[in-house]
Amino acid sequence: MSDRRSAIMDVAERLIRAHGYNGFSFREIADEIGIKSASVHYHFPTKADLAAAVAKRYRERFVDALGTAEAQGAGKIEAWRGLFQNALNQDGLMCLCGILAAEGNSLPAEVAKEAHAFLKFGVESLDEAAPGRGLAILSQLEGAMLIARSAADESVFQDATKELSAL
Amino acid sequence: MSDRRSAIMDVAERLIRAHGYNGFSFREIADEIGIKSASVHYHFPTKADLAAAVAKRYRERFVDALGTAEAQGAGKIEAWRGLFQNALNQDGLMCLCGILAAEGNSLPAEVAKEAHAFLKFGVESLDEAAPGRGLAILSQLEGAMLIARSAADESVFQDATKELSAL
DNA sequence: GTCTATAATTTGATAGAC
DNA sequence: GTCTATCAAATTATAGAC
Repeated sequence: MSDRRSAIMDVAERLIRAHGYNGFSFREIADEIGIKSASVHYHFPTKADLAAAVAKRYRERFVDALGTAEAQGAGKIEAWRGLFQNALNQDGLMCLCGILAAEGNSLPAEVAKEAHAFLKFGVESLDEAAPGRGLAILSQLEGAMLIARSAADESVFQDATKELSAL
Repeated sequence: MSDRRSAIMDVAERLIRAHGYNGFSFREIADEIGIKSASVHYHFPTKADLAAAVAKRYRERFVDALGTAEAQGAGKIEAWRGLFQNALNQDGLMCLCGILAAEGNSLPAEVAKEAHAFLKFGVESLDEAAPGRGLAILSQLEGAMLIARSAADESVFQDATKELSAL
């Protein structure tokens, strides 16, 4: 993948996680990189194409990051918690697929599909650590991100999920 | 409050809960009611005014609905859970302030403030039923709504929150 | 209170030159 | 691959008639 293409995805990912699918534009991305919006369309014909590609990459990267955290000795739940905590602390960003899921049926089908695939993976992943509780744990993690962003207080996510450390 | 004003708020609330703040327009509301968008501006000068008013009313109504459920014998946690479950089942709608919180810092300050006030109320309310666990429980409820919408399966919210019944 | 009309801006997207 | 130029549509919002 070209540098330019991945640079576009980087900016798109950050903007979606900050404002949602309906809260970013091709021009915003182009301006930030220093190109024209027509050039963004060369790499991604439509907005749905771009968002779906970003969501797919987000899931793949998340899988890798989980693997790294686990290889370093973290439990699965702590790995998930740590990745979300870092995103919030560093840039105040939601889980990409959490905010996409919240925007619900206003999304193009291909984007909704990728968001759903991530959440399905999340449930299965957390079920490995806590059989039958993956869905409940992912719910708590996603909801905690959402509330933490509203509070704009770094300790909120930690407080909201601290009981998960015991699992 | 006039009928027209509340009718506008009704449509706005449904649209925000379905698509988010950045996913609805004055024209959409006007078309649905059968008036012109300029008339919507008569009642609410700006989009931020409208969304903030809707969020304030949402919280007031939620307080009332909780009181009703509790008067009918429901525990506080079951009351919250039931209200969210009903919204999902009937119209596939998110918690208004959950989706607003997810959209984060792209919102006008007055709208973000109302969303935050609702979530703060939620934590305090749930803390009464489970001291020290209100934030964790609200997180789980909000996250479960978000995941349930992505799954488009009515049983997901129930599964994701079933353990809360025991509290 | 609602309308017509319109302004000013933004948006997603395309055609075609280079 | 990126640009200029442009389009058609949508958006928030206002002025002023009725």
